[in-house]
Amino acid sequence: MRAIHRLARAKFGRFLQVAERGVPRAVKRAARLRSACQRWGRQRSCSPRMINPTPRLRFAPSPTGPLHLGGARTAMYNWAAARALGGTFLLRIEDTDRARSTDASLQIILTGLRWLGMDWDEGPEQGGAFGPYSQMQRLHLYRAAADELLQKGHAYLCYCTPEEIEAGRKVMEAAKAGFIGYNGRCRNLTAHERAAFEQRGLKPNLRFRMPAARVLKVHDLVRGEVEVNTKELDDFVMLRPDGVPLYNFACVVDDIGMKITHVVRGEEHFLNGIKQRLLFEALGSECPLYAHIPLILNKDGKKLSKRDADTNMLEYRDKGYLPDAVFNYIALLGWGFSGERDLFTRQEMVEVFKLEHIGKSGAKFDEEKLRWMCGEYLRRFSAADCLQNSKPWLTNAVPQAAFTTHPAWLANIIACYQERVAILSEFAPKIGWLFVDLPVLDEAAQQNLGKDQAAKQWLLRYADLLANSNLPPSFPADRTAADVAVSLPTKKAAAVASCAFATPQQIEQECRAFTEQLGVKFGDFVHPVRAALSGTDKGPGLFDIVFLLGKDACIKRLRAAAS
RNA sequence: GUCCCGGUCGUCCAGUCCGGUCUAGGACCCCAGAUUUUCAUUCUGGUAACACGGGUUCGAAUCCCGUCCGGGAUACCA
Repeated sequence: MRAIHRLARAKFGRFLQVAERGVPRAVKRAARLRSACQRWGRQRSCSPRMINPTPRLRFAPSPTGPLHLGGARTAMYNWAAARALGGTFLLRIEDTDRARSTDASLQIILTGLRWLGMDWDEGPEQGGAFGPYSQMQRLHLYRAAADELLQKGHAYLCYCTPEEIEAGRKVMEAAKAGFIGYNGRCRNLTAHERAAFEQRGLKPNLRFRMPAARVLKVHDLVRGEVEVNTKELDDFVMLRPDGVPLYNFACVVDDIGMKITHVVRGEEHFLNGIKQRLLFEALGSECPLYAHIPLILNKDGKKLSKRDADTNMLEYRDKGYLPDAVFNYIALLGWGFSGERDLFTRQEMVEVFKLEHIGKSGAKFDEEKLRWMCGEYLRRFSAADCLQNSKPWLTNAVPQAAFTTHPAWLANIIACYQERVAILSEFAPKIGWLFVDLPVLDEAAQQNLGKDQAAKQWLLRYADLLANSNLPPSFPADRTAADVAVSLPTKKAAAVASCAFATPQQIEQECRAFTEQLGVKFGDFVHPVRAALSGTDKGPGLFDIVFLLGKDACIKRLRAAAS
């Protein structure tokens, strides 16, 4: 008692000290950061021992549709955990739903995973020591396990028809039973009864014999300790009459066969995890560590479904999102690199990733933040890389030949827009004005052109000035010397490049001198000129525009706009 | 219906396990300012949250209970 008192006083005293000092905010923040760092290496709670010395994780998609956001994230967490633990990451195709599985879906899933930058050590197509990796090629394994369970009494044959099962369920519902499931009619069939069913030509399912009212205390890497009573579970079907297994059974047989140590999957599988634990036990194997991660929600807070737009990963690719950004963004849906940082590489993620740090609550997908993130990554590209990456989206805006004849010029154009777009497909509509004969003036441009009565005169005078200047030639003439010498966009502090042609800085100097001579305010002059040259009021600095457009095009546009 | 899980700015992520350094932090969005020839970038600043109610405690975002709300599961889908 006395000790408790002393402890309380000590703690209270510490509080007073702190309060008196009036700790400044910066100090508090530093302390917070420090403690966050210290906590980093620590696990949220003790995890049970691992069952296998080599971590082996799998992503097990069913090829019944495209790779969607949730699946991609599940794959990613499995991948990251495997890499973080120095283990193996493998792919297993759960294609036992023969009505819906297609090879096309499988290809889309594999393409999506590769696009996001995930690699796997074993899987379909490339094989591995634990194959085959498609469940339909493993039927003999399920058969063998089924026989074992049947023999041990953990499973039984069920001759109920779907109609009978449905009827049984209706009865339970009517009786307002708390739990609704299979009623266990075939649980204890005699050999005689079975023979009678067989004689009627009925083909049996194999069902698991669920232990009655047993309380399981399980540990989930994400959820922690959870208790589940088996009376919430029914005798689920393991094997169809034709020998094709159902999810839970196939999953367990394969997780055993493939020596899986950690299972990361959506929380819709939590109860399946319980069934699977029982199955592991019945088969005399230890079960892997489970991590059931919360779902990704749509804007309405519901489970992301196929009906929600753009759940297909490849649509993001096709829209011009960068894989690094999508990877980075998805990782953040349920997991944080740290409280202070949003941007990280795959490698950085692997260095700190822990399954125990995955959050428990569902996350809504926010396309705006993804867009922002994509812009962050896009701005980090060199102009040449950016050009290379955006090429597929440029084909309608840029003449094909230009890619080989004017790479430096195109790179300069792209560079001018790199900080003005976020996704690759956004370049094309913005750079079109450079490739037309004369630009179409939008509303803002027309306004800027008409604002001052004298503007058209300025344009003509400026055209004359440019005619006598040393501007680079206009596309399609060769202007490599200019574009190689000058890297756009022009930054204020940048040194003036040495170039055989006028650089944007020189063009600006001449222009400022010109407006002074003209007696026009620089700002007033710039807007109509920009409108005449580019057809819009937005875009790169005016002198980058003049430089990119080149001599003839500038003159032509200025005179056209003046008439 | 029954079972499980969750609830911190509009959104995502920290902080919760182990109560005081939280006057609750970072990011997106939004707003304002700075820079500037426009837009954008960049920089500075701002708005904005511990679902609610009890309890425990000197002290609760943090521990306990209840309520409400949300999500998931309850297939011869995975």
